[in-house]
Amino acid sequence: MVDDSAKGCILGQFRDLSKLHAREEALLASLEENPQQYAPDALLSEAGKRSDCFYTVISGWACAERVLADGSRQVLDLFMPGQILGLREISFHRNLCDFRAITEVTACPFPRRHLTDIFDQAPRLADLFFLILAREQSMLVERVINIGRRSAAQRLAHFLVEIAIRTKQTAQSLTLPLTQSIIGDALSLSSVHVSRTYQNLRELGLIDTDNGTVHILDLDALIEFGGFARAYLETFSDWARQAPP
Amino acid sequence: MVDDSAKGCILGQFRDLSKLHAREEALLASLEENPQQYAPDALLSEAGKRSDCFYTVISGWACAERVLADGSRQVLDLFMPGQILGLREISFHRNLCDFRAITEVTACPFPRRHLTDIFDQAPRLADLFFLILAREQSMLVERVINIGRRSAAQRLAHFLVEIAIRTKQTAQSLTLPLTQSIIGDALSLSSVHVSRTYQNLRELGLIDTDNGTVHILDLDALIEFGGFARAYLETFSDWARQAPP
DNA sequence: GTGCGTCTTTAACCCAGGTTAATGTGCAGA
DNA sequence: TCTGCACATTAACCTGGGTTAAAGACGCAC
Repeated sequence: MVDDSAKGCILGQFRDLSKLHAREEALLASLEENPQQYAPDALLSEAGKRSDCFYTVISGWACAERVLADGSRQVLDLFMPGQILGLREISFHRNLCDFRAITEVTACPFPRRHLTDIFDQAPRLADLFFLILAREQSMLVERVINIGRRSAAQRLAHFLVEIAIRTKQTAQSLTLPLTQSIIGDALSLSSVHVSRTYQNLRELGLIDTDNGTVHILDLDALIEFGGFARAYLETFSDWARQAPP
Repeated sequence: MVDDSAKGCILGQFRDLSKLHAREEALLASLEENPQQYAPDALLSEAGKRSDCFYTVISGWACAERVLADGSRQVLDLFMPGQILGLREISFHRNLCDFRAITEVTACPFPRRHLTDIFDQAPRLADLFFLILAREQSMLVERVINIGRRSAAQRLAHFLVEIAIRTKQTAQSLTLPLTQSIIGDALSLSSVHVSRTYQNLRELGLIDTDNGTVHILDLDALIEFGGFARAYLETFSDWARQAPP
């Protein structure tokens, strides 16, 4: 399904935020020294467990999820290569949700303490971690709005736009290694209704699908239809302290 | 409605996280030098506006909200005295949502740059800001789950527990300055259905209401019923660097 | 007091999306 | 090639919560 050659390291997103010193780059690279393999569906870390690690995703897709008492599941985030997984859990001793591999995943666990060291040795990276956490929070806000206020068709449209942008596959064809059941759990829809809704978007001429690949026929129309906040795309902050020359 | 004498400064939540030096306390206090008054319903800051400020809430309640193209509204967060409002917007040039006073509010705007100064002068406070942002993110996660996966009655129960805990009114009676319409916008329910749902919780013997005050008859049952994550209450992290002696 | 505006409650009706179940489709393994 | 399994699609039926509207209830201003 997904292009398994798609790999990433976290340097990418940090470089997007600010120019980095060699020393800063080395510190970040040190977070990715311990790659582990996870099979599809395997848990990286479990709700309730005393977890002391973050993970950087090298390849494959993972998600954060919560399974409720009645067995229903909410997918909370998707993680793709180059992202850091589990940052928000830092404010608790125990994990509040599961982290699960969706595809075959390579990820590097690193202990929380390691982050403290980085804050110590490169205070400017603390700014960038802060920005990353803030941006994740904004993504969650969009998710609340999507689930809370939009119709199934709008939700799916919004979701596809988000994925397209995050994977930078802004071209027409989107390869996503997600079953309709996972998409449903992410959008708070039943998998049956995801299928109906795909049908719906096809009829509207917004997308076309063939077997795991979604062709976005008109990105602008999809953005418009899904109510995707364009501001979200345009305006990243330059708040962090600048690197001294 | 709400006890107007309820005031707070942000020191409280920082002290909960870690012991502070006098110097650190002074830095934090410097964020609250410029109190402003906002009438109920007034905007502190508007979506799309180029905003360069955070706010600390001294008294009254405020919220973050997003109004969609069709006029529907999603309330994203509630802010109470002692909280910092607008932190997550730091990763964007422009605000992605409105910040609005619910009651009469006193709040202190301070410029983003001021936060950089603090990170510079007291790196350990950066840890604490990071923890606060992470905890806010966890609150949003609970919100996604609440809206996405729970029935109206469970949502309202969960909401009431959250408010009770956040305002530390864990005693039976909860005074909340929120109309059912605001509660509806926060829980993605219509105001009519909030009314029906209150009725429902009353019939279940979980709460009683009189005119703006909610009496929690059985907090444990309400926690259970609403699926409130107890882990959320119990386990705050000690991740931040410790103050040197 | 009276009148008015805002909030809440109740009732009647409706529909988006859930549920269940049957059918199709495609791929992996023998 | 055939078989089994996981996923997607389609259809029939049901329900939780939305919508609209009318009727209380409670201030507050005069």
